[in-house]
Amino acid sequence: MTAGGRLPGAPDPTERIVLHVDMDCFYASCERKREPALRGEPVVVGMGYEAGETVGAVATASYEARAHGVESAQAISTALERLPRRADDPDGPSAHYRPVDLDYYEDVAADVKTILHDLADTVREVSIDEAYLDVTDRTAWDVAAGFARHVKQRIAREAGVPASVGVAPDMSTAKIASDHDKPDGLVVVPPDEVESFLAPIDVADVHGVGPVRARELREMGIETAGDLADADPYALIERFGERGRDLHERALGRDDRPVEPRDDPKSLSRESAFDGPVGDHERVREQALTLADAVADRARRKDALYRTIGVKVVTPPYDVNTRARSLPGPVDDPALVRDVAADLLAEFADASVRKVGVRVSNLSFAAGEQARLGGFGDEHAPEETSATADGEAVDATDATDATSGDGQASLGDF
DNA sequence: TCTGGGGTCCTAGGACCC
DNA sequence: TCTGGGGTCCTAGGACCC
Repeated sequence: MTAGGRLPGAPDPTERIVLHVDMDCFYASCERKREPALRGEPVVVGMGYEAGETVGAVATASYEARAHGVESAQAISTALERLPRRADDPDGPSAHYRPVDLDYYEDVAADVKTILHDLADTVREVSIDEAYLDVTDRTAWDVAAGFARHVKQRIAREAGVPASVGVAPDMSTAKIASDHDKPDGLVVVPPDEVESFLAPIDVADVHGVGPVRARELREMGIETAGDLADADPYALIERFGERGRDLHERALGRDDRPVEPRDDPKSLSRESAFDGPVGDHERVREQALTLADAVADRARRKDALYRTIGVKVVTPPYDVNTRARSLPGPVDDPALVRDVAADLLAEFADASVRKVGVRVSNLSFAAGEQARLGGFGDEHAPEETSATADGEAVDATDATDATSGDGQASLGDF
């Protein structure tokens, strides 16, 4: 769609240079920055893990540890079977285990992001260890490799951690490029090489293709991005909806999404898993109330008002149930988060629960209106609140009443 | 990979409105 | 009493991402 009618050699005004930066095993790299003796050694960073214990899951493993079968999201106990602690087995293959220290990683990430914002006009931060840069106005295709090398070197020198970089005319291809030669990768895919670069890529490596769609695509005889590009778009849309169209476009290297900074968050949540299924509803409820407090606190620190409160209940084998209730207007009301969460949870009083979560959504960040909207009214003037709510819209006081109807003491808070 | 935590977007059905 | 078409909002679930 971009080539028609252009003079040979004339720059295409719609052609962009997108750079994707992906930090290599970021948490493990941060641990190595802090503790240089870990360099070159297998490193496993565990969440929910504490020194000397066997609980928790692998957050990040260094490439040396991955070579021994240690993977992200694996139970620490499994990782320990494949790669014992260095202290436990000084002779055989072993690894250094460290608990997640997110505060430290965020400090390092902030240094990286400062460099990225210095190198590009537009940066989209995807996660703590990943970002897209639109560098169209900062470089050109014939020198893009040098620019990318400069990005990597600045990050290594000034933030002290390694990164892989991909450069391409669109976000999707840049992402695949950064992943193509990890770790410490640098892959540039200029416009005239996009098609040949993507053709042999495994379809599962296309952004937006997870285990489910990968299986379905293979059933359709689509194994590579090239197959996906050649597929009938209508067949893809029929099977996958609008996502099918996106996948087809991405496989063709036609990903029009502009590199834009992230918006405000759309939801905030906290969840936690139990060691095993829990049948004691009171225990589940207590956990949910703790999570409700944490979520409400997070929303308040971010100056976020919420209009919907929800819970998530995971029951064996792995059934995810969600329930949510919307309020007539945005609030900042921790007690209400607790009450609504407990009320929504009551439906699962007889269930065995593996994991429970609390979420607030429908967020607004009109910080100036917070005092007015959240500070008065709903607790002390229920009729008024109901009256302003549209039609049958659920209102906040109903939620509280329902909870009290179950015999809980929460109404007393009001 | 029998499954950790925090997110996003899409879809589908129902209620409700004009 | 049965019935059009279009739109919005809400809830629940699913797939995916890091």
